Amino acid sequence: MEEGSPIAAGNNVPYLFTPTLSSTAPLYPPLLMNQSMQSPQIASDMDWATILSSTAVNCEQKPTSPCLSMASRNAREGDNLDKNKVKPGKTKKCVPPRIAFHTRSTEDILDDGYKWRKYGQKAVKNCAHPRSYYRCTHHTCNVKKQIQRLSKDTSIVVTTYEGIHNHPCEKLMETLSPLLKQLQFLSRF
DNA sequence: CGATTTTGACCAGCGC
DNA sequence: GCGCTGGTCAAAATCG
Repeated sequence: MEEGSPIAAGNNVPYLFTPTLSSTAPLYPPLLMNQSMQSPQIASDMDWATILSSTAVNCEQKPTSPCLSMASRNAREGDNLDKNKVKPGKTKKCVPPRIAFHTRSTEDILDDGYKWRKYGQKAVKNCAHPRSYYRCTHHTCNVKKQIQRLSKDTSIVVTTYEGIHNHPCEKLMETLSPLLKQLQFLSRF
């Protein structure tokens, strides 16, 4: 992997830059950038729809998918396959859709409204900062994210999301529900 | 005491 | 085939 590139992001993975933020600032509004762009551009609603819909389409949860061929994954899916019985090599490597956010922040963990549980941390080659692996704590949700600081600019945190949440964001709902109630009340007049 | 984090071990993919 | 690397597991430690 090229040093300084979004972590584990494939060539077609859009990655989103956020302007300088305080440690507690949300990730929005993001700037969208891909390999074909010279500079980041503000992500429009259309961009978001495209990104999220393509993610949703490619992220269909199929327990029997080749993506989940690893023994450990089979075990997690409730499949009691013996680890030694899994035949390696023949399954095509699956690159799940990912979105990477570049955020300038002093904090590694940015509050995106969802609840995450850390399941691993790894030292990455050519990078002074380790990469942390998180999983959404919602029992039916299989979304993962990786957090790592850029080696070139340690003030930038790269957050890579894999998959899409199949449940509402708790914090977002908390914020929106009074507004929705107010709208419902006003719409009566 | 349950939830979460830490951390060493294990495994698969990839390049040589 | 072998070694390197990234991703995940799972037991132990820590936290609230």
